[in-house]
Amino acid sequence: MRTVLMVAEKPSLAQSIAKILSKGSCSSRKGLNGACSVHEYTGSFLGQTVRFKMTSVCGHVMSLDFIGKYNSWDKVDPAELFSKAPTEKKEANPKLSMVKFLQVEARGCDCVVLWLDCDKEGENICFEVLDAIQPVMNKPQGNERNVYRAKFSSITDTDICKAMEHLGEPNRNEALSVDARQELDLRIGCAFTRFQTKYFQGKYGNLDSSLISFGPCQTPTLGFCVERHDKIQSFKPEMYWVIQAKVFRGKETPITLDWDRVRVFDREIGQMFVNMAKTTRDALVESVSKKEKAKQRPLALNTVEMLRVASSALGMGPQHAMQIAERLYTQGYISYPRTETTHYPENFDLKGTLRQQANNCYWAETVKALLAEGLNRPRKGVDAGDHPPITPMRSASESELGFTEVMPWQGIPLEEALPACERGDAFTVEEVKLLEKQTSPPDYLTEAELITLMEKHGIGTDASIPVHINNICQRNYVTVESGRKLQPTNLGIVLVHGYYKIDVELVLPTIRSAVEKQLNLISLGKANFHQVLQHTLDIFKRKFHYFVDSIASMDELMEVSFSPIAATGKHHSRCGKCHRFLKYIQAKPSRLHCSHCDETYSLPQNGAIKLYKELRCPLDEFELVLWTSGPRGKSYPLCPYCYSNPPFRDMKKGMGCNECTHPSCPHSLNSLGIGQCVECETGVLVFDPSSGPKWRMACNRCNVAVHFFEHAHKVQVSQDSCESCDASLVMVDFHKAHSPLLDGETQHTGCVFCDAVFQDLVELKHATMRHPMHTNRGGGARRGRGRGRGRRPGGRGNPKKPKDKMAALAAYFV
DNA sequence: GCAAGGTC
Repeated sequence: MRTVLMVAEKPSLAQSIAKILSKGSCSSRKGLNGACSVHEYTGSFLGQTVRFKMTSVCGHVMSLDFIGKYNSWDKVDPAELFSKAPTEKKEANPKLSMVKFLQVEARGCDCVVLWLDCDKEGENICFEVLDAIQPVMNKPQGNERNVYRAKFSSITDTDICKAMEHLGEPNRNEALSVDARQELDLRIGCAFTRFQTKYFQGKYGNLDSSLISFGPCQTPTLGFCVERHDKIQSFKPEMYWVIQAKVFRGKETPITLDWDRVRVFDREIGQMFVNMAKTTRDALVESVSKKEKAKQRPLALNTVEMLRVASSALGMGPQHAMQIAERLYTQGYISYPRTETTHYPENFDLKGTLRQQANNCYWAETVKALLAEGLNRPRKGVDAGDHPPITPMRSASESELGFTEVMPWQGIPLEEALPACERGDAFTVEEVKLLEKQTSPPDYLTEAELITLMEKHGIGTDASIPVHINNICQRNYVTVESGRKLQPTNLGIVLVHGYYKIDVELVLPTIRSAVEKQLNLISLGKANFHQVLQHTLDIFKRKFHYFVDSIASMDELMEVSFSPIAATGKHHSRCGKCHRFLKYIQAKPSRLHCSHCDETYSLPQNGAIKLYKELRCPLDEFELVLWTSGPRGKSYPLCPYCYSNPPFRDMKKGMGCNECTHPSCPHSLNSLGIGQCVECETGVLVFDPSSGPKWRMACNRCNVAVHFFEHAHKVQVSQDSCESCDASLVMVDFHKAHSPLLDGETQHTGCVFCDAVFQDLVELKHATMRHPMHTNRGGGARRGRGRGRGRRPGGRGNPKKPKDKMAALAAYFV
C-alpha cells in the first residue's frame, strides 16, 4: 500500500485535521522530537486505498542568519551586511530536530499533502518541508505528481474534506516573497542595530541599554509612543468658558443644564451670554427629544482583541497575556488562543459551549436565562481561515485559576437621570454662572491603543505584536506606567527625534508597508525575487550610508541626555599605550576607556573588576585587572588589551590570563595551571593567587573550583610536575601555629591529586555536575601545563592523562 | 550582542 505523508503547521492542527479526515479513527503516537505527533489511518486518496500519516512542524523549520564569520561585531563593517555578507538557513529550533523528524517520517512515503496555514508564511514553510523530505521520499514514477497542497479556510468537516478533494500545488512565488522579507529584515535590522549600538556605546558611558536595536517593526512601534509624547509636550493649554445653569421645579432636586453651544474661547462673549441669561428667572422647555442608545454586540474574540482587553481591563501586558492564554488552552479552559478569526462557523455548537458554563458560580444565572430564551447568532465577523474565535471550553472557578476577574468593561454607563418633562414645562433658574476651564493635553498612549495602531498600520502580526512591544520595553526605550500607559524614555525619544532629523522614513509606519508592497509583487509573480531584493537592499544601503554620514545630528540630541564616556567612570588601571589611567565604566556593558587614545576595551560581563597589584602584561604593558563574578564566584586576572586582541594564535577573544599561553609570564596558564579539570573536557584548573587565605584553583572553562590549604601562609605553583599524573606540583608554606603537617613542619611540596600529605587538605566546591562523575572520558585536547617535561613550542604542554585520577578525586567531594 | 516570522 502506498503511503501519503501530510504536514500541518502545528501539532494541534494536525490532530484536528486527522480526526476529521479519518472520521475519528486514527491512531496517534509521539514523534521523535516529543513535540509533534503522528496520526495514522487508512483511507482513499485519488481513487486508491492508501496509508495516511498526518503530522506537523512547529512553525518555521528554518531561519535565516549570516554565515559565522559575519556575526563578529568587531571584525565586520555593518555596511557589508547589505550585500557582501552571505546568509544561510539554519534550523529554527535545533532542539526540535525538525529536519530529522520529518525525514524519519517521510522516508518511503510516496506522496506528500501540505496542510500548512494558508498564508504566505505557510507557503514558505511548505518549501522548507519539501527541502527536508524530498531527498528521502520515494521518487515518483514518470511524470507523476507527488506534491500536493491543501487549501482550506476553516477547520470544519466540510471545508477540510473539500480541500482534500481539490488539492493544488504549493505557490513558489508566495514562498519567495517571504524569503525576500526574511533577508531584508535580517540585513537591514542587523546593519542599523550594530552601527547604532557601537557608535553610541563608544561615545557615552551611561546609556541605559546595552543594545540600541533598530527594526522595521520595533522602530515604528516606538515611533507611535514618541509621537504621542511629542503631542503632550507641545500641547499649549487654552482657556475657555462654559455657562452652567441650575434650574428646579417645585420641590424636585435641582438639575444642572449643559449649554448647547458647549463653550466659547472668549471670556467677554461668555460673560455677555451669562448677562443675557440672567435677565430672567424662568426657564421654559422648548422641545423634548428621546434617543435610544444601544451598543452593538461585541465581536467574537481573536488574539489581538484579547490582548487589547487583557491590557486595558486586566492591566496585563501582551506577552504575559499570551503566556496565560497558552496555559488556559493546554489545560482545556479555552480554545486555541492564536487566531485572527472573529467569526463562528455556521455549525458551531453555541448551545453546547454555553451549557458548559451553566453552573459557573459567577454567570450561571445569565447563562441559564440565555439557554431558556434561546440566543441570537453571534455577529458576523471575519473568517481568516485559521481557528475559530477564542471560546471558553470549560467552566472554571476562581479557586481553580487564581487570577481571573470578572470583566465589566463592556457596560454602558447609566445616563444621569432626568425628571420627566414636556414641551412648555417651566423651571425656575436657581443660578447661572460662567466657568473658566482649560483644554488638557492627551495622555500617554495606552498599550491597547498601541496595539490598535500597530494593527491598523500592519506593523507585526497577531503573534509578533507582543514581541515588538516587549522589545521596546526591554531595550529601555519605553516604560510601562500605571494604567499600562507607555512612556518613552530619554533614549527612546532621542532615537526617534534623531530619525526625524536624518531620515523620517526610518521611523514611519509606512517603511513596512512600502516594502510589503514590493514583496507582494513577488508573490503575485509580477516581479522577480532577485530584482526586488536587490532594489530594496540598494535603497536601504543608501539610507544606511546617509544615516552613518548624518549620525552627528542624532548625536547632538544624545549629548544632551547622556554623558560622554570620558566623563563617566572612575580612573582605574593604566593604559599600556599612553600610560595614562583608563576609565572604568560600570554601566552595562562594562568596559574600560582610554580618553587619551580614544579606545574602548571590553570586559567580561556579569562581574566586576579590581586593580591587580599594579602588575603589567609583559606583552603590551597594560596593567592587569582582576575580574570577579561575585563574592563567592570565580576570579582571574586579565589584560584589557589581550582580552580583545588575543596575543597568540591558539587564543580566542575573551580570554583572561588563566587561558593565556604565554610561555613565561608569571600570570599565565602556563605558570599557574595545575591539572586537567575534574569535570569538563577542555578546562584546566588554574591556581588563583588572589584567593588567599582561602586558597583555591578554579577551572578556566567551567564552574569547578577546588579549595585547598586554608590559612596557608603562601601557596605557589612549582616548576615541577607529578611523576604519576603530570599535574604541576604545589608548594605550600603554613604558619607555624596552624600547620596541619606532622612534626611541626611548615613547608611541603606535592601533587594536589596524588600526594598523601595533601589528601585531606583539598576539597572540591562549586561543582556543577554537568555530566556524571564516572563517565569514560577520552583524552581530549588539554591545555598546557605539565611544565618541565614534554612542553611543545608555543607554550603548550602535553600532559598525560592521570592514571587513577577519578579514584583520587572521589575523596575531594563534599 | 543584531530583525521578524512561525510556534512549544
